[in-house]
Amino acid sequence: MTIYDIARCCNVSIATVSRVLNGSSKVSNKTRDKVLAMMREQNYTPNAFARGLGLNSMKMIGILCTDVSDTFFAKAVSLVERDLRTRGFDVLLACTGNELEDKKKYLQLLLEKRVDAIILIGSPFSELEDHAYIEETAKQIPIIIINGLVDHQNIYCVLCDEKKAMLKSVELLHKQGYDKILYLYDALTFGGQQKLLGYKQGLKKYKLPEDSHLFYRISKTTEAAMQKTTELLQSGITFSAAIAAEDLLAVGIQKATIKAGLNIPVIGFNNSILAKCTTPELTSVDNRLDILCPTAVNKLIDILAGKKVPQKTIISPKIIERESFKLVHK
Amino acid sequence: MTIYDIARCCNVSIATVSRVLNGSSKVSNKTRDKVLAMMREQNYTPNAFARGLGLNSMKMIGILCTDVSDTFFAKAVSLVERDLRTRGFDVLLACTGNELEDKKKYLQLLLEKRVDAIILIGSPFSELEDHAYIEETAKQIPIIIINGLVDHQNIYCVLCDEKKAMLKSVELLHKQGYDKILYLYDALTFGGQQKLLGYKQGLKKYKLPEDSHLFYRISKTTEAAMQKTTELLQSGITFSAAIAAEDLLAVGIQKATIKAGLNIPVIGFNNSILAKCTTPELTSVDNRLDILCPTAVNKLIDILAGKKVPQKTIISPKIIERESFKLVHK
DNA sequence: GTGAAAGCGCTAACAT
DNA sequence: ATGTTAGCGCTTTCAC
Repeated sequence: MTIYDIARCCNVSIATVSRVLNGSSKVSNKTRDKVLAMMREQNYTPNAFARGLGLNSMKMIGILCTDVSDTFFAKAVSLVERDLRTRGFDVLLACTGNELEDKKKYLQLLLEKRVDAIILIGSPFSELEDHAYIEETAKQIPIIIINGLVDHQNIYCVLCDEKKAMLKSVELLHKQGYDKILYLYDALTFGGQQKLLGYKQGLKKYKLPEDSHLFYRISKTTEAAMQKTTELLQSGITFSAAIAAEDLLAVGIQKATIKAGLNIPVIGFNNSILAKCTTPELTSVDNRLDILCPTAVNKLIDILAGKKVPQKTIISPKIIERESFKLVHK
Repeated sequence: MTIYDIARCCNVSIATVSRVLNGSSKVSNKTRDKVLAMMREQNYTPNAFARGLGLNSMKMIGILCTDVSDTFFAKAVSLVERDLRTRGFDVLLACTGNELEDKKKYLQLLLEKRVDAIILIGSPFSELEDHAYIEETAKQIPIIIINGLVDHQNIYCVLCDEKKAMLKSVELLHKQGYDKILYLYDALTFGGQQKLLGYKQGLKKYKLPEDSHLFYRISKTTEAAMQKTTELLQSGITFSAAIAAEDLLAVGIQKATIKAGLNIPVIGFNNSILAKCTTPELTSVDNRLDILCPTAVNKLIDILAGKKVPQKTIISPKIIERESFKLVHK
């Protein structure tokens, strides 16, 4: 069933059918109704490929993320997808994992599908070592990075000030009298570096010593965080509070300290559902996906409409205080 | 840059270029090398729309799920996406929410993009009230349902026996001497009904009374589960163990019982990351997404290859016992 | 092994 | 307001 069939059945030309399809005003109501009725009757669906071929767009946006099963990325994908859909775009999703070669390959695959733009989710896509492949892609279509930063023509970034978030976290703890703060993190992506920097700046600001026995890079699992925390406690290293670069890690720290009979405040990151599953519930930094995502989509729509938009937008984080923190101070 | 350009540069016809593109054997090595070199030199990328128009396929699979930010659905999408990609398919993702009208609309949207097939994730897509729209779609392209059941031509289901899972859960508790088992659930989708049925069958099998004060439908949040549990305890309703239709709910039950100073075993469902965030960690039913998803993709590939495959595949669940259960019996 | 040409279903410029 | 026609970039049949 094509516009030719519809046209023939209605005794009109394909141009008229096409006009009806595209809501052109240059069609008489009578004709329009006739065509519309026939389309419905014949259960006609326009061929998106043909349309895409002519317009050089299928109104699809590519989304790249390292792993949708991660709660943070999943939430971002969810928010972005919903928003894009209301704007009439479909979403082509590609999950890359952490290998650079795969990131390159999947970006290329999206490009081959002729998406209108690409949204990169998370700082794994702005590793300092190599984002040349992203810049290369940006020569062809606009790229939006959510929570990552690559300064380049046709690349637009919407991110949360994670450095500030960490500085604020240290501040929060310091003001309550905690001065030996454990910090566990998992990655040194752009965001990971910002967080670590924020932690260190926080220490410096409040004249707390930067003790290398108090910050560690571990793998991104609750188990690793538990193990590291337990190991530290057993080796006699003490701390009065803890911050983690991920809720997942914060959970592990808390589990370990509780098991050791301690009751210390733990601050997580991402304000994910995990933070509300522990007892006591975890205080956590909310990096405002609820704002980042719509902002990114808005920006994208403007870009595609040919408008000029700022290349970088920075959002302030928000610390959500929960039991893990409050209880201690009751 | 099109095959015309490449053809001209190489002094060959577009047919030859096309053959090279498609790996036809009817091209001399010399010509092939020349063309390949030119493609690389010109940084040529085939136009997927034109290709799709001719072949009536862009090698895209539509995935419909109610909500990717749900950990369970996210994991399913993640597994399916990765698997499809290795088979050379791209994934068009649509999240519908729970409204029937939206489910219909988004299914239609995927259809308009001319996907090769559609995978529905989760039992929200096999509600008994209305899956006519799915059957209608199946007239056009094959549909795979992961963890849902619609018995119809061109619809293929891969699911976990959740009824059995619940029966086994009751059994597990009963064998340890627990006979007043609270059951909280959130939805009466196909899966939700199976689980409830399994719970009741379990009770019956072990001659436990089916007490309407012990099973409730609540909304799908940890808070709701906490609140309901607390409310029950306060109103004097007692139970010696609990099962939830979702880890999210199990977490809430456990938080409430711990707060009330109780130590009762709680069994969750989905074996999600949440089950490992609580202290003690939750025993949970694993409904084998790790098996369901690859099975679904395999089946899909076979269907698209014109092979005959069984319409229904059922996988056995697995109960993962953790502290919440073991501790009590130490 | 290679080329010519028809066709895939649509949009849009141009003509009426 | 409606029709004619030329692309869009590829695949594929049929000749050679």
